[in-house]
Amino acid sequence: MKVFVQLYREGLIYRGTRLVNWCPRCASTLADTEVEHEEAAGVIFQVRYRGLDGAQDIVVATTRPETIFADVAVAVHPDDERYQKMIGKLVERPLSPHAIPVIADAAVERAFGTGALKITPGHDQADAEIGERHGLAAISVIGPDARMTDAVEAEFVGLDRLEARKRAVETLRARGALIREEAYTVSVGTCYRCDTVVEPLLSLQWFVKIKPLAEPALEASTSGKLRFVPGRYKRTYEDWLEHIRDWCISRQIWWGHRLPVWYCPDGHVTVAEQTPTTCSECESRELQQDPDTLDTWFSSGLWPFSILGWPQDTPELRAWYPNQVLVTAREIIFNWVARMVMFGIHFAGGIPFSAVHITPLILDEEGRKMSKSLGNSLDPMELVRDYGADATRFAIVSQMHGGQDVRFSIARCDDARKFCNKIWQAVRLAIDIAGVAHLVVPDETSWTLADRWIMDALAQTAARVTAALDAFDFAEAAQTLYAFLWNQVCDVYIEIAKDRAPTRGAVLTHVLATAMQLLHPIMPFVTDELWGRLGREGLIGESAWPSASSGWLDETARADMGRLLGFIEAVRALRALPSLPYREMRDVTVIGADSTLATLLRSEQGIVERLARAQQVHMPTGSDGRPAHSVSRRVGSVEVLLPVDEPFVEKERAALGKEIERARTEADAIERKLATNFVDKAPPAVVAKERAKLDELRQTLALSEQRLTSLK
RNA sequence: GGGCGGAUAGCUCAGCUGGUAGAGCACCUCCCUUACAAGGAGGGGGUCACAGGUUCGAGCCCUGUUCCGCCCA
Repeated sequence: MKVFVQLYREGLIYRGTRLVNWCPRCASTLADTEVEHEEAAGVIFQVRYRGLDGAQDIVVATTRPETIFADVAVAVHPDDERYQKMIGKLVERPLSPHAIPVIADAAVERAFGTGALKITPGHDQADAEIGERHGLAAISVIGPDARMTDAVEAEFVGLDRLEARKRAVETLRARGALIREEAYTVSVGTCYRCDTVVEPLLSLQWFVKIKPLAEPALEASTSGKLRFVPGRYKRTYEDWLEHIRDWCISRQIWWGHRLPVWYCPDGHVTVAEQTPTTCSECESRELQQDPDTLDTWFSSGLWPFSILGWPQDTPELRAWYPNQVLVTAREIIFNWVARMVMFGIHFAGGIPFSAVHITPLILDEEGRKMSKSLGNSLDPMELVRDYGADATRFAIVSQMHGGQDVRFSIARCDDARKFCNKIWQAVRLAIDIAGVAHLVVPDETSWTLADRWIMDALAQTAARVTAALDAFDFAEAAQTLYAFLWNQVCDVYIEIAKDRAPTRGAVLTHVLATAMQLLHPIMPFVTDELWGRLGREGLIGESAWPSASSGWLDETARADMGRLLGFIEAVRALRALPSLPYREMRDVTVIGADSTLATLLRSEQGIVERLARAQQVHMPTGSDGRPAHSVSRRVGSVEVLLPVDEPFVEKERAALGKEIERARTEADAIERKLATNFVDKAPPAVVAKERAKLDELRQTLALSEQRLTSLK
């Protein structure tokens, strides 16, 4: 009420007769944003308007012949050669016959229909604008009930608009004015509430003079004070504010705030916060309040500060206004976001938030928008029942990349549920390994390579997840955590930690507890439960966000562990050839190991045994140490061999042949490339890289070929 | 009609300022291994919608075309 009164006193709210969107069923006005446009099959009619005083006839195209009664002119494009001579002449309106002028206006689309447009300011927004430019009066022939008023020929009075259209066509045909009719797809505006076709109606309503409010709201965005995520919505917002029209705020519906406006019998207007007893102009005591209510978006626009106690200067208002991020849907940018910004600047002294995050749409499995009419909406409660709230959240969040729409998938919910189980089991084992809960990470000096490696990975993960969340890339955050927990913590570190070395329990619980903190925004429930089970006090949501401290970054550990894992992968692949059972330990041979790898393989024997299932690693110095029958794999310049029974050597030959072929194709491609002017034009670093690649390929080829012949 | 987004493995999607394509699921082979078979190991699979252009080099940049979707009039 205070806002209404203030805006009225500032001259930003006024009452006027304008063309508004009218829903005949609701018997109420609608804001431009409340009208939904849809395509519908219609007919376009070509109608002849007879020339008067010797002027030519003119043919116009229209989809709404029942509005011909309200035509006040025919408009053509000023540069249209076909109609040059007609401009300024008079033609006869074929229904409720009357002389109307032919005018020239640049808004007329020359290529549309016949290039001549009938101007009906009383029933069409675009026409109203043209009419205003030419000083033409508006005539209204369709009433609030969507029936023809008595301003038309007698036989039409009282007819419904659709009935009137049929009769108008018949009449035009009888009068020889109907030239042609053809099928046409029309765009009709419908009421967002009841789907009734909206009728533009001339009526006396209350409006907000929007320009003075829109300009600062526009500036907030162009200056960068208000940021949109994804950034493309910045233009959507700005375009709308640039072309905004005055906002009709009175509604003829019974719910909502009534306008704080009273009228006296003489028609004077009193606007006041408190119910007045006398007219502000004539002191009359016979006041009647305006029966209309305010558009709900009017109050919604006040939400960011009205909920904090505004207009009082409350502690809440000081603490929480302005806020940081508004999360909302894209179709609400105009209805709500823009209005919150406008009112925020005008009344609360600044923009209500600095970033607007536009959420993606959740589409159904076929990629269709969920809608009531299609009946393809999902019931979140059902999903939560079947998969759990955390899994449902994770399934959706892990697809939220850069504001791209998300296609919902049951399969993903299932995966997410498995992920929940995975971390649950991991924590179970961690507690078992740790024995009693360890809250403190042990002294770094006692850490083994594996400990340093997982702490390094944790530090990297924390940094990546934090950065992803800051950038609103929720899928990146989710997938980073998924990969870290599954591939690094579970597949590698936990396997190693089964050795129950002294540091393991504390390191593992710390790693998991920190991962739970990082995961908490996406999966609030499991993480909180596991946080407690890991011996952490209080609510996880109240714990401090893990700082992406680089203190635990350890590039040496990363590199060393990387080499070990490369070796392990090679051994596992070799074991897969003869399908060795997991249990069975084997000896392997490594040829060409540099001192770093050699040292690692010796010092980290536990890891090698556990993950590669390799008991002994032979590292012969000469080439004599090759086992007779074996399969091999190359990791960089290192060759890993596993002795096998004769039959598997055949598989090895096939694999080698394939590898040689692949290496040859690639080497050839690089050679061809190096023969072109690539070497002159490309940056030297890129050329050097290609040369190095070629060298390595040649080396591989030589060794592989040598090996293949040795197997024959 | 205007604006915007999308088209990459069987499916759902990543791919930063150009340097020969990745993940999850699905699929194939093997493994009951004392956290988890809701699991583990290994593997196959792509003319990056189409047509031009720029460039030594294009999934990425430019132009056009086709299809799908959203917003606005």
